[in-house]
Amino acid sequence: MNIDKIIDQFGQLPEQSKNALTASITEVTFPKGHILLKEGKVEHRMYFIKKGIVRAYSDKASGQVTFWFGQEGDTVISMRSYVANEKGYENIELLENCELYELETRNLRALFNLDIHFANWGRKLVERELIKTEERLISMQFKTAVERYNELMQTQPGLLRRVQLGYIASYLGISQVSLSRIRADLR
Amino acid sequence: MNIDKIIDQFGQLPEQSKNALTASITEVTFPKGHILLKEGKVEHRMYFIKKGIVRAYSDKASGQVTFWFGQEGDTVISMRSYVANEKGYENIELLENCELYELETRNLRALFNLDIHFANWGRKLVERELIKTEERLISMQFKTAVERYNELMQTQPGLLRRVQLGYIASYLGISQVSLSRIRADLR
DNA sequence: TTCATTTTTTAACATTTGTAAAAAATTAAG
DNA sequence: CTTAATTTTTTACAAATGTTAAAAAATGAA
Repeated sequence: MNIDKIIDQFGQLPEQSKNALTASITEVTFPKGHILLKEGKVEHRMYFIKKGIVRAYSDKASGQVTFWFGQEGDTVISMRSYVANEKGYENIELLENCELYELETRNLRALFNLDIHFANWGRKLVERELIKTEERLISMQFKTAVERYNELMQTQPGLLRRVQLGYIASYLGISQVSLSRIRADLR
Repeated sequence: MNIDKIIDQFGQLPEQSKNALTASITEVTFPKGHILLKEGKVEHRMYFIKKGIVRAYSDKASGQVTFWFGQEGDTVISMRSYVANEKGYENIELLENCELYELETRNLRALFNLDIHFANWGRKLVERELIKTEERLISMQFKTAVERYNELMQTQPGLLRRVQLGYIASYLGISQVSLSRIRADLR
């Protein structure tokens, strides 16, 4: 997904504003397995995914907990680092070789204070993230594991093909054994 | 909590901007039990809580699921209505007689497009909400019910005193019986 | 293709959590 | 104060989920 399309997701920006933004974005690539952002660090970079798929996970005593997947067009950012300037929860691991658009968050902040179009664009970006996070929370609290799995199959069939089931199980909040049982029952 | 303090939570606004905002805010009161926002409706009003406590819940086949509590200083808004113009998930019920600051979201939108200070203020408001929602999600996915209950006791002891345990149990994602068991074990 | 590695499924058993109903405690109203 | 209504806890049993280990299946590299 190219950078113009990604930017336009959060509302049209005037030509000039858009140029100011793209000027501070660089394209980077990293191999599968690379860790883009690290848990416990205050991160100062954010990314948009041009191509590839990534996961966010935290290391717990009980093992790794996967809590987010990002795909083409998605925004990769430690909101806790960016908003509160505090250590982030997430390791972001690339599950495929990825092409990314990289941006320093301080450049973003600077633009917010200079340009009202930008401030509103940034507002919409965060609003979209909030809606998605809210949907996740609602899904976790209202639905059974079976319902969450079915929902995922319908809304994100590509995810099931691209990501191994251990990560999916963790994302759904159940053990891999439980997920296997659910899949067996659906046959 | 007065309106100035509430507004200041999301960054200082110039005198003039602040006046424009307060001009479109009215103070209202409603009795305990009143439903402020309704599930399945696109809502056009938002509120800040001056005094009192409220809960957000959804009606499910299995009963009501409580997924949020709001207290003094908190923002009450259907993000889905406001951001996506779609039907909201939540009923907002007042758990005490409440004093609220009411605002039409279209007035907010108008200010965002006129005033960069406002656009950034609104951005910060949403950022704060996002951080809180993210924390909730992380808590639901990473922690056991016992840990979530202890966390709630430490960070929100007032909530335990003001809200009945059935709602707390639902909020924690467990049955009331389970919560009783947890409380019994801690004695 | 073959072998080694990784991933997924299955099995057996333990633990947790839910459901329904009753008892106890608390709160509200007259 | 007394009674009724609501809320919380307890009990007994059923259902769901986790853990560990092993087997089966799938994937990938030589």
